[in-house]
Amino acid sequence: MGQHRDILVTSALPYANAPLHIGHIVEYTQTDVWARFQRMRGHRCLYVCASDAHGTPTMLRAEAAGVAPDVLVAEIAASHQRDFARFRISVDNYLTTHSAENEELTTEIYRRLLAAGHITRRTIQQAYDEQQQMFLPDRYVRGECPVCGTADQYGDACENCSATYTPMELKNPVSVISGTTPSVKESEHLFFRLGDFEEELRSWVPKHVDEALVHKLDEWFQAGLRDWDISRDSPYFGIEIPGEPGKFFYVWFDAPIGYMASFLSLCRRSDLSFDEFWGADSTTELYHFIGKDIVYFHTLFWPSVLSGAGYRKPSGVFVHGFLTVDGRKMSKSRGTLIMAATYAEHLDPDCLRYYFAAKLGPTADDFDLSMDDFVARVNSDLVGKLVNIGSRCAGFVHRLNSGRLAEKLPDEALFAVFAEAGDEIAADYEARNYSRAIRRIMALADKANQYIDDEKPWLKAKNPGQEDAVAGIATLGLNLFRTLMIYLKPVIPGVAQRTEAFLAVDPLMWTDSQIPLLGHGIAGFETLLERVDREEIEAMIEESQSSDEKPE
RNA sequence: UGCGGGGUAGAGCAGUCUGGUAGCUCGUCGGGCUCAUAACCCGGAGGUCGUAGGUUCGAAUCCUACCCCCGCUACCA
Repeated sequence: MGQHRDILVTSALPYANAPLHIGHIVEYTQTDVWARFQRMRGHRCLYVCASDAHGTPTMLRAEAAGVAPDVLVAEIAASHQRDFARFRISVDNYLTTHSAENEELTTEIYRRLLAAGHITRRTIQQAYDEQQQMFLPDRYVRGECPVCGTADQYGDACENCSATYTPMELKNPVSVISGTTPSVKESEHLFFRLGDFEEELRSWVPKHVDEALVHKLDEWFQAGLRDWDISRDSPYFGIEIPGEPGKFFYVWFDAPIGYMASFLSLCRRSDLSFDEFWGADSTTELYHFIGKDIVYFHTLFWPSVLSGAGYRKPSGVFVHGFLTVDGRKMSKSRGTLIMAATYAEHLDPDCLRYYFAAKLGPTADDFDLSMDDFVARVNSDLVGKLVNIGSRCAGFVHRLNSGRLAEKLPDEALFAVFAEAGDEIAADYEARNYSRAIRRIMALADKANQYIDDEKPWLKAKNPGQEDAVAGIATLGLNLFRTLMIYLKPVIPGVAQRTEAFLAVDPLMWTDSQIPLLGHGIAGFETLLERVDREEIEAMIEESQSSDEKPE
């Protein structure tokens, strides 16, 4: 199984202006499966996350709601945490970027970058809303495309002709906030000199990012790495820049530092060492799970900031694709924008975890949640095949062997086939090829059901004197079931936990798959997982359509 | 516009790197079983592998062109 590893993983920080939807759950499932797998293998795998608090959107949303931004953030972060718990996302710590730890680290990192000469300043022109007395981010200015004339386009790019430009170039520009025509105002901004790290990045990227994305990042290298604007003018909800009154760090500067901050907060209430994981010479592993929309931040800016400030760089950045629902982008009007909490009220989170895992591969491909497929897949695989093995064997053990597993397996070779599959399945999990792992596991589940069918214990049970044979068959069946559950435990921890109670065993670890459970008393079989009810899906979709929650 | 990903039975997918007349699950049709949450087992039907060319004894797999879908493009987090 290899030597002991110390690993820290993160999921991208959900933005604190809205509750989580099931698209978020894709990423947390991917991260959590991997983290749980590593722990089952005996490694130390810590998992931290946080809510991303800062920026113009939260500021404006709080204003609209008539509350202070930090109050809004605290509320939404609490809802994020509830959803994490519901979906059994096993984070070791959950923070927000509006925290003392994050301010401390962000400030420290800035100071180090400044001292090392990686910060420069320059005056830029920016759209300004006179009525609101604030500078406007590109996305808060709309107008006609200067190239093709399409109306109502964002200030940075045209959806129609894909031209890119600045908000000042738009024809008839309007501030989204006040509806007035913005003026142009100058302001001095601070920039992070990304170009200082070009050489370092060129060698780091190919070794730490999926191959398909390396091509993508090549574009940026070829275009030349530009300085990155990391400051914003007041009013801005964020961390004030030391020595720069009225200026705040751009949200994307302090957001990834939230990973470190969350870990720091964990260190402060445990005996973990911050430097062991983040020091420049750290030998631990650090992986970020992210969506493909934020690749640049995590593969160019973030490693550069870490390096420039004297910290270690990530061991890997794992990128996943986006979720569509019934073949379409998630959208509120179609009822395909399903909030995590809404799902959890109607259906078992393990079912969605299983479905996502069954479709997740190591690449950043998009994938679809088809409701019909979801029902068929979960009911067939999990209930019809997997749980059924336990269900159909348990009775024999209780009726014919007083609830005790036999002392010996009637077919050790079959158990060995299941045990030996563990290495391949582990390799699949390690490589984040969950869909392949699950294909292998389900093929084994079919084999287990075939075995029971071939042996026909229900017929043998009718013949006096065959009690031991029947108990042996059921014992093997239950051991195969147990092995499968070990392999699936990272994906469906809730079902696994109920299985542990049924088998009356300690929490299952990966190596348990190699040794059969014999001569052991088990508990009565109780339903481990309910079938997915179509009516619940309908109810969930209906509720999603009438929900007031907005995704952005 | 550029870049990336995808187009394989009714549905969801694997196979493409390392060419050898197509595979898994669901659904469907027929049979079996009754231990099991209408679960399970056996068998059948169903595909010109996006289109058109090319290389090859042979292509889903390699090459070229094209069509369609999705995503990203630095201030939407």
